Amino acid sequence: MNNVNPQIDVRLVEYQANKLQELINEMNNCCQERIYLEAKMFGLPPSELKCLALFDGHRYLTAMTVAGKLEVAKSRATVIIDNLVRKGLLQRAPDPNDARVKLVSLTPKGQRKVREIEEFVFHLHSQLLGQIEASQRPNIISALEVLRSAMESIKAQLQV
Amino acid sequence: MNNVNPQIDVRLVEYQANKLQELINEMNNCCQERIYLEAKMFGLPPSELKCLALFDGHRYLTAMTVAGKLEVAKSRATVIIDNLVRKGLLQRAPDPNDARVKLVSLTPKGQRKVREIEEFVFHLHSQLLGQIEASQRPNIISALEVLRSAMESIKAQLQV
DNA sequence: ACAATATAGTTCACCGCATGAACAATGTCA
DNA sequence: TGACATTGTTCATGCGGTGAACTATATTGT
Repeated sequence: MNNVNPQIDVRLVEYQANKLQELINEMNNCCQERIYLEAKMFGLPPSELKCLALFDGHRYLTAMTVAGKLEVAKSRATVIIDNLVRKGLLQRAPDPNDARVKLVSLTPKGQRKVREIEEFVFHLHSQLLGQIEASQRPNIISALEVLRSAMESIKAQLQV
Repeated sequence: MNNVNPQIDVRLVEYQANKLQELINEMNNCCQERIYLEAKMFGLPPSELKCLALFDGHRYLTAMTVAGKLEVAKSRATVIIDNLVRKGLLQRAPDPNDARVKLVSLTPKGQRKVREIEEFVFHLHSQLLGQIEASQRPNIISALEVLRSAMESIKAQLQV
């Protein structure tokens, strides 16, 4: 009669699973909203913003690399790059080592834009931190790290 | 000379903001992947899955309500409902109180599908919890709650 | 009571995002 | 050297989504 009541355990896990789902969904919704806010602020659709961000730390990228990192078809990468070239943010140059390849890079205007976007995003996350007690921040971050790891584990299992 | 070094503070916030951004992005990516996995598993696009979920706890919904909750145009709601009606998961009936209105509800097949989807999602989140030490779970959940609240605050400020 | 206005749902034309196939130019391999 | 692979582009197509126009119906104001 000294057994811990397993019914309470099941109920607790049930509550926690539902709570977790709710919280993850809500945070995901916030992220989606942020993405659209950025698109509006910078006058660029999400795909183009995402593309620009790829050049951070890279002098050149190829269309193939862009397609791979954005997880889109080659032809889609062409369209996105075309649009950004038209807007003066990216430029194309031939690759001296392989005549099939085009090297894509940020224009000076594109570099300024990327910096602007990064500063906005950084500022946003700083503000987010500002809403949290300084003493709590390490805990929040490590909690997210645990959750991120847990997600990666489940993801790996689901792909068997 | 006993001042706390403010440079360390700035560096810390910078590190934490960047870390936070990275973690949130990664979790968001995981969520997007989960959405596509579900679409594949249940053979329904995300919009239709999301529409089905709206009926949880509701005997009827109108197309207007569906459009509002999904945050899409009326015409888009019509298309989504049409597709689900065609698949035998939703049905339409006239509203006895207002001849303009169609009452949309789950078919028995739709109910089973919704239950199936909910069970899968619940199972997924339970597994996620299973990757976390039981003693840590309340902490993870409250950390997410703090973060969720912080996000809502920033969101409210950005909409002024 | 009736005309003006609002509402619900549908239809339709259109746009943006994304795919895959086909292609030409170029590179690699047998 | 020919067969095969790769890169980037073009093009046709499909899906998700919008807004306008429309019909039927409800509501409001005179």
